[in-house]
Amino acid sequence: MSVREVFAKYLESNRKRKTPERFAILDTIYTMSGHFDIDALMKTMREERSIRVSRATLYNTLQLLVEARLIMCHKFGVNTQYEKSYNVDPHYHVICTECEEITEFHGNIKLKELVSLKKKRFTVTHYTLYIYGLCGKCSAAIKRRQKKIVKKK
Amino acid sequence: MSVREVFAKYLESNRKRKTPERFAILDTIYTMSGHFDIDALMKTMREERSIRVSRATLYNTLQLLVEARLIMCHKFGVNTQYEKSYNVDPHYHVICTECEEITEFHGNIKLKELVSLKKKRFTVTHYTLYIYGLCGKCSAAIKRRQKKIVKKK
DNA sequence: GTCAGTGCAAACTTTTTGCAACTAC
DNA sequence: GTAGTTGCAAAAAGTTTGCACTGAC
Repeated sequence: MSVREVFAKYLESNRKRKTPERFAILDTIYTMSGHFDIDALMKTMREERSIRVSRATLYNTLQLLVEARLIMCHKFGVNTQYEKSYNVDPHYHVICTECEEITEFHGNIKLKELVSLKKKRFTVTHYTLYIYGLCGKCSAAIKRRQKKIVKKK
Repeated sequence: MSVREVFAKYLESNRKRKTPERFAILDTIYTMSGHFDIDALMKTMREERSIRVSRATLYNTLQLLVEARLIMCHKFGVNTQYEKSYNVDPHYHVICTECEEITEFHGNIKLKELVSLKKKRFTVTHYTLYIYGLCGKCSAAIKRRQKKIVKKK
């Protein structure tokens, strides 16, 4: 089933309208790779597809897409980021706390079994795993900086 | 080593001042259990300890505490939440997407090994695992609601 | 034809910033 | 004494809301 079909089905079963804006947003998102925020999405729609939608509609539609489980919502740093999630390999996010660079790391850790075992009353739909630390570059930079401080002393 | 000592050490090695406000905030946080946001922290400080600090100072200090790895920062819903993290059992957060209830689920999944194996240039300091789904109550409520809709049709 | 959805702007919420006063060092 | 820190208020950033208009059903 295509994303459009999944979305159409979701909208129907929730008695919501199939507006051109909603499908334009969905289509645009599925041509984008990686994470994006509202501004990036707006820009892509305007520049690459010559479509203009209001911020309010974007927020509204993004929420629907999250509920339809077609996109994921992340709050890494300042502004909310989204990414497509239908037919996408499960992956984690590795985040450097120094430069804030986010890299994806593919692999499924079979959490469903783990959690359903211990918390039976809960139905797991999805999960996010954020791994924080220092990337190679920042780690090296910090070491250099600390050496300098020691010398200064 | 006590949290105060850890914080003092962090402040010293980063050439920051040990102000009474900073330690008052730290102390308050470590008497609180579970998650809290800025407002809850401010309220607790004022009501239970009769200490008043400005929002700006709170934001500033919370950032320091995150950097010192004494607290964790979460962005579950609307506003940012924090929780103490020093000498606290590793745990995940199980979040119901319907009622937004957050429950903790203890256990360590030994991610460090997993990640360091595949991404050698990255030094893992910590991670967060959010498991989303439906809690027992909401799951049952949704089932009841769907039955009604079918009948209506 | 009706009412959900859209666009726009204003409102609201949360966080950051600028600046004078203060105080840890 | 100096420079980092605080408090306050204003500003900024991100998101939500109200309302008139539009269009999907």
